[in-house]
Amino acid sequence: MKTARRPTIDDVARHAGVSKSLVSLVVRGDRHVSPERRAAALRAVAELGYRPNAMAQGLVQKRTRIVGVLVSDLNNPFFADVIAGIQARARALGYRVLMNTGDRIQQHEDEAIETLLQLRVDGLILGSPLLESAQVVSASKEVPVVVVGRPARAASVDSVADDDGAGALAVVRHCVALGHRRIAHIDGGEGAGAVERRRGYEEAMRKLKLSSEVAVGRGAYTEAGGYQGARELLERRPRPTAIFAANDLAAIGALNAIEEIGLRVPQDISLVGYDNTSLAAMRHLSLTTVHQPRHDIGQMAMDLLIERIRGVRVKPRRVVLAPTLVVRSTTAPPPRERSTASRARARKTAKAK
Amino acid sequence: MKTARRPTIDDVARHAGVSKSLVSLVVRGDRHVSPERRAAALRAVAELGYRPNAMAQGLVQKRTRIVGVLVSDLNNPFFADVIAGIQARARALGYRVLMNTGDRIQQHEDEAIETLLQLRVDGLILGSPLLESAQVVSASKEVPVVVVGRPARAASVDSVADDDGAGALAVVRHCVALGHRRIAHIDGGEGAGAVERRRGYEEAMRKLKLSSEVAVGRGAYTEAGGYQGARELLERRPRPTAIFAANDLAAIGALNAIEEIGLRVPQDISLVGYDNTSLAAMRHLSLTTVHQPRHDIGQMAMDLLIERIRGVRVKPRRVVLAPTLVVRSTTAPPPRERSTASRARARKTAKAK
DNA sequence: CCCGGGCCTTGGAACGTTCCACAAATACTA
DNA sequence: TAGTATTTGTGGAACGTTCCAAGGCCCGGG
Repeated sequence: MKTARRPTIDDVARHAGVSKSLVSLVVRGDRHVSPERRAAALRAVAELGYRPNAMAQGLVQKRTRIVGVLVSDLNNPFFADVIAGIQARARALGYRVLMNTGDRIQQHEDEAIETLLQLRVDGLILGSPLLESAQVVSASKEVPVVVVGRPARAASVDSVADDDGAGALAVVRHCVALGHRRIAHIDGGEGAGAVERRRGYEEAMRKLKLSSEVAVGRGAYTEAGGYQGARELLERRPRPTAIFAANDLAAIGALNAIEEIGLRVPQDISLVGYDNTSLAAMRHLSLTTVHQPRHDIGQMAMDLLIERIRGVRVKPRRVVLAPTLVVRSTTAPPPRERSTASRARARKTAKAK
Repeated sequence: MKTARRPTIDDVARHAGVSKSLVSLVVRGDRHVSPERRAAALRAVAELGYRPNAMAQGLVQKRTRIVGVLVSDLNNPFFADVIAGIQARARALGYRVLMNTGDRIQQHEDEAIETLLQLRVDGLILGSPLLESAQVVSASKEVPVVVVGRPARAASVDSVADDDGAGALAVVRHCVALGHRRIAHIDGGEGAGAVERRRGYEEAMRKLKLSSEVAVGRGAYTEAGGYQGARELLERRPRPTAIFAANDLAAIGALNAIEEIGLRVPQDISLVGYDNTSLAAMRHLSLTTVHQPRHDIGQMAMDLLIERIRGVRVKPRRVVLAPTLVVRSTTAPPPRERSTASRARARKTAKAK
């Protein structure tokens, strides 16, 4: 017994006693087909277990109805919702989604994109790519590209991101309102949108007359990155009383570093994240953070992509969504200042009790 | 100016002044090509920005060197490492990985698999699918399939999973050693491996002579599921003193429910998860859990798949990896028993101080 | 000088679809 | 009734590759 070859449209046609063109029409749901032949074709399809070959279709149609999605880091729950948004919209529009990840390694991201391009996907959505702008532009020569998570720099690329400057400003304002002055930042390193968040932080500090207090620890959009950045900041004297991490993952890493040296959040030090991922919402953590409308971001990205694919728009669009501060339990007024004077005062009041 | 058509191998051949067959050989790295022609071909490739069309290749070669990976839930960090393992192995073997998610919806999983099959991937890895076994089997008629996260039931399907029975037993043993008797379980609902973990729990309880204390709350492999299951269990009187959740995500949900009613972990109630995800390791949470060698699981899945793809094996294999208990800070001895007698005793000792 | 056998190189036949132009059949109009 | 739309159905040419068989060339041996 020779292994049964996969049935082709020709097999179906022969089995149903019609032409392959007719089968093709039926399979694609064309309505100009008589009921009898349609039924015959469908029966043959079912009996043989026919499954159209997407490669052959794509080859002749010169499009695949597939959009490729690159995710920089699967560990970051931020993307789960963005992808859900993409999928929802894609489904409604009759597109399929195929994903890929670069594992936070530039070369891998590059290869991932190459794979997608060789497959001739109709469009590409890049989720917070670490990739150089040049590579993104080169991909956009082949196919429409939308970047998520940071503003695109090139004219051929659209982007959807939140307003990192506004988000950072809201964070700093919140800390200042609580009485903080030494508000430090752990940046996102090479990560998408990291420079925007960092600049937003610096500008906010300047705007609030705290330029002299600016302190940035080098980090990354990961737990390990946040831990590193926090270690760096916690060594400073005087120590910052509030830390604003570039994303939730980094905030968790920072929390580890803070607890490690025996400080408490928020009594000793306040902590703020960014993204409002499911992690931040955990009651046990209850992290003050900045919310991004992740699902909407995904939908919007897909919408922009479709506009480009359909060719109804050629001008670049940078969609910027408004972030909102979500105050939870990791921010509080700073501990009382430990100047010699205040320390003396503190001792006095303690005795008075 | 008409939009430049993507260059094909014919364009390259013409530009380089050689045959398309020659270009094909060069691009694929065949060594029986003279240096001059190779150089000419490569230069033409670079100058035109030629990128082979994977669909055309796949069509004629009858294979794609792509493996499809279905992930049941992108929110679960468990998969990130498994996928990293798959990718690492795939890269070494010259395969590409394309992913898809079903968002924990059976129909979507089905469609995701269909997409992959129509693309004619060379193999399929299903990460904890919610799908019926029948659907999995039907996919395995087309292409080699490896299931990750639960033992496969069909002979045509391989699987890689940890020994859920052993994991559950370790958890129950640990709790009993701490002095617990009322050890409850939040199950994983329809999730992959959920029945195994539940059965493992029940058997362990029986083995340790605690059959009468068996209590199972209905949950799911999600935070929400864990929350629900915990609510159900916490209403019982007497209340369980330890809760074993089907995975870390569910444990976090359970933690929310526990804290909500003002109980402390581990003083009032012990909590154990499963999977040892990055969440569990967070210093702030420090969840006692069961570790699975996720990266190895991914690698092994890829290895099994390749064996099938290459046809060097036709017998099914169920790989079972040993899980290990990771004791952290969410488990402790149960609070002293609040029988009337003991309560009186407690009051006395308190006065004596 | 001819022959056999490596090496390179090549044209054309696949691969499994859809598209297109046209044919056939049927319905409508004058 | 003839002529004209309209609706169905069809064969064959793409699509961009790789594979295969075969051809040309050069070398060494008889």
